[in-house]
Amino acid sequence: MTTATATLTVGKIAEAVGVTADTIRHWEREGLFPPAGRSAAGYRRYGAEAIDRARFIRACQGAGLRLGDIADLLAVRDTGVCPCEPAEQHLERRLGEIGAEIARLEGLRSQLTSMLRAVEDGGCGEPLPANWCPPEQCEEGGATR
Amino acid sequence: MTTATATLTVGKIAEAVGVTADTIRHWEREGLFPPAGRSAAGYRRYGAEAIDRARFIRACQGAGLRLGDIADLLAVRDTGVCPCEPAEQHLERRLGEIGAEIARLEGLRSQLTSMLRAVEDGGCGEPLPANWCPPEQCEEGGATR
DNA sequence: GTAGACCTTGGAGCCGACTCCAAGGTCAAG
DNA sequence: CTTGACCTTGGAGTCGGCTCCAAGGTCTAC
Repeated sequence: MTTATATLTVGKIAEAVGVTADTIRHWEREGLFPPAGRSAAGYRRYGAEAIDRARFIRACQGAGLRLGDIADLLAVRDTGVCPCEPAEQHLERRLGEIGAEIARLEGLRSQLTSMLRAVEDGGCGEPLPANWCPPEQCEEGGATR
Repeated sequence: MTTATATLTVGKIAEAVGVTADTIRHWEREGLFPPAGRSAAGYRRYGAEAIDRARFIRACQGAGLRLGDIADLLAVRDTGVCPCEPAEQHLERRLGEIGAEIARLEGLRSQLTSMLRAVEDGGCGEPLPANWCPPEQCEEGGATR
């Protein structure tokens, strides 16, 4: 049952979820896929459940989780239990990170916006905190544009 | 004039702007600092203008510019001209990138928020697009928590 | 004169998630 | 039987900005 129809190659799995075969092998190296069964010639062989697994990984990535986080979830999932609870924690952490990053970027954006306005209006007197211009030249003139 | 009082070591420059000496050397390798003058013993020697330069770099970094961008601006600045105009372009590009990133993160955030709500409310039926749960187990039960 | 803080170099390592490579083996279609 | 698409491996490269290392030389304060 478990080793039923293992007929798919890496390439097929990869194609099914829209990544490259290299990526699947990378996931295997990183522990997101258990070592695959092999054909007589040494080819990796997968059953259809591997596609589910790969899709799960993609879905988690879409949610902004890192491979390490996803490996955690897969470890739980592999016990046959829903990984809701650890997932919840990862998602909450991610939400926090995302919020912080958005705040940082918004601060940066408003700073850049005002710098740009200053440059457009008046030339190079103010824009960057200090030393926008070379020490000698900038005092005297003003706008270069 | 140009080679006037070159008495500062890397460490002093670094300290003055709050980075490590390694960082200053890194900037030199990357072309943000011209090859420094050397003492008899081979130590890098800088004049006070190097502190302005390092501050300029830090200010640009604070604005979210990459070292490569900053090198562009410094090249202009080194001709004795204010780098306002290229800076304007870099800042505009950065603003665009930042806007796009904020939009992306906000989309992700709302997605995660609704996923989290779903997990908290109902268990693991819906949250991730597919395959949240292992194929066999999840159909039957419902919430793990 | 000696301890300890500084300086020098080239090169490797770090984070993350791939991506690409060469050199070879395998497989299916015609 | 040949062509061409696939597969195998380990290892290196990518991006950005450091950061750390060892093994040595130098400078400064006591």
